[in-house]
Amino acid sequence: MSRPQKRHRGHDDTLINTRQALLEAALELMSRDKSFDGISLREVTREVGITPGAFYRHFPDMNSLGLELVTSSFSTLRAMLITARATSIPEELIIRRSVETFIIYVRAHHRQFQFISREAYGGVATIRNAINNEFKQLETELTDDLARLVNNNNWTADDLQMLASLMIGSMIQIVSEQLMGRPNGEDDAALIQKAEKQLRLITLGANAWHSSDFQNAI
Amino acid sequence: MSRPQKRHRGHDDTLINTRQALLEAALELMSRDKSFDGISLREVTREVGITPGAFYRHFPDMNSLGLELVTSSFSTLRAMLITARATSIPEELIIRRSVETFIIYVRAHHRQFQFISREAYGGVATIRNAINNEFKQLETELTDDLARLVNNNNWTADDLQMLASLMIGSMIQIVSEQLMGRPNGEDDAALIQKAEKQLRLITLGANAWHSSDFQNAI
DNA sequence: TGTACATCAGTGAACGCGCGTTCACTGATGTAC
DNA sequence: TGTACATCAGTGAACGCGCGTTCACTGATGTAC
Repeated sequence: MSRPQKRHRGHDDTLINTRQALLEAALELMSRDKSFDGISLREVTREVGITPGAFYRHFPDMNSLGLELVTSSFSTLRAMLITARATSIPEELIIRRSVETFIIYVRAHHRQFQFISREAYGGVATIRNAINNEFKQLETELTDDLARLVNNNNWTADDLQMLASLMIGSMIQIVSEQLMGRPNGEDDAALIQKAEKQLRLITLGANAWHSSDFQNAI
Repeated sequence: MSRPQKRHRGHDDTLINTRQALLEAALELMSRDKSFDGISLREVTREVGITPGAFYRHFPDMNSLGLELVTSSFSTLRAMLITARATSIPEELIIRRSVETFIIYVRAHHRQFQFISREAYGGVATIRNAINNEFKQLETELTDDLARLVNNNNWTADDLQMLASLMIGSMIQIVSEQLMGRPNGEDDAALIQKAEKQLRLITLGANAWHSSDFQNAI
C-alpha cells in the first residue's frame, strides 16, 4: 500500500533487518500475555508492518521462528555462565558471581526469558524439547564444574547430576516466578538475595552429603 | 441431528454429566500438545459431542472453565499433603511420605498436572495467577509445618519461607519435567528417588543453616 | 393415576471475522559489461 | 560512467476454513394438581 520501504541488504548490518524484527515482534506479542501457540503469523507481520505473505521470505513457518528464539536466547547465557564460574576460584564467590550473572542476564533479556519459561512446559512439542535440551546442556556443564569442586569420594556421578539439576531448577523457578509477576523487575535486590540463599542452602546440604550414606538410609 | 440424548438431572449423579465432560475434554485436548489458549471452544464441544452453542449452558466462556480446572486440580492434593505430613512424626519419614503422596497423586491425576505445569507460567494471566495463588497456599502450609520441626533460634520467618519455596519448587520442577517427557510415567522409581534425594539434600542444608550466619556472610 | 405446564440442556443455522497459504506482480538494489 | 540484467523482499488480492457468539427452536424430564 504505502510502505514499499525496502530493508537493507545483508552485508549492511547497521540498518533495520526484517528477520530480526519478526523475532522481536513475536517476543513482544508474547510478553503481552499470550502463549507461543496463541499468537498468529498475521499478528507478527502486522506488528512489524509487513504483509502476511512476506513472512515466508524469512521463515518457512511460525514453528521455525520459535525454534530460533530458543537457541538465540540460550547462546549468550551459556557463555556468560561458563566464564562467571571459570574466573572466580574461591567457592564462596562462585555462587555469588553465578547468581549475579544469571540475574543480570535475565533482567537484560527479560522478554526472551519470559518466552523460555512460558514455553519450557508449553504446548508446542518441538519448542518444548528444544528448550529442555538447552537446560540439559546447562546441567551437564555445571555437573562437570561441580565434579572439580567437590570431594569425589562422597559423590557418585548420578548424585552430582542430581545436584546440578537442583541448582539450575531452583534458579529457573525463581526467575520464572519473578518474570511473570512484575515484568519490569524492580524488586531485583530481594530476588538476588532469595536466589543466593537457596543456592547457599543447597551447598550447605552438598557439603554434608555422602552418596553412600543416602543409599543405605533408603 | 441424531443425538438428542439428554444428560441426566442434578440429583442423579451416577450418570453422565456434561459439565464434567467439558472439563475432561479440555484436559484431554491439552495433553495432546496444546496450550490452554491454543484450544478452542468448538474443539472442546466437538470432543464431548455437543453443539458449540450448548457450551454456554455450563460456562460463560473458556476462561471460566480453565479456572475451574485449576481449583479442582489442587483441592484434593492439598488435603492429601497435609495429612501425609500430620500422620508421620519422625522427621525422616515425613520427607518420604510427602514425596510418595505427591508422586502418587500426580501419577493418578497426570492430565491435571500437565495442565498445571503447562499453564503455571503460560499465556493466560487469570489462570496463571490462580495457579500461583495455589502454589503460595501450599508454601504457606509447609512453612507452618516447618516452623514446628526446626530449631527456631536459627531461623527467621523469611528464611523458613525461602526453604518451603525451595522444597515445593524442586518438586514441581521434577514433576513437570517427567510429565512432559513421557506422559505414561513408567519410570516412576527413578523419579521418586531423585525427588527424595533432592529433598534429603535440602534438609541436610537446612540442618546446617543459621539465618544469622548468612546475613553476616553477605 | 393422568394431565397440563415449567424448566432447561441441546439443536442447527446463521453472522462476521481473522486465520494460513498461494500467487503473479513490483520496484529497489547490486553486479557485469 | 552508463546500461542491461538478475535478485529478491515486499505487495495486495484471493481462497477456503474454523472460530466465538446469537437465536428461535425442540423435546425430554420433573412437578403441581
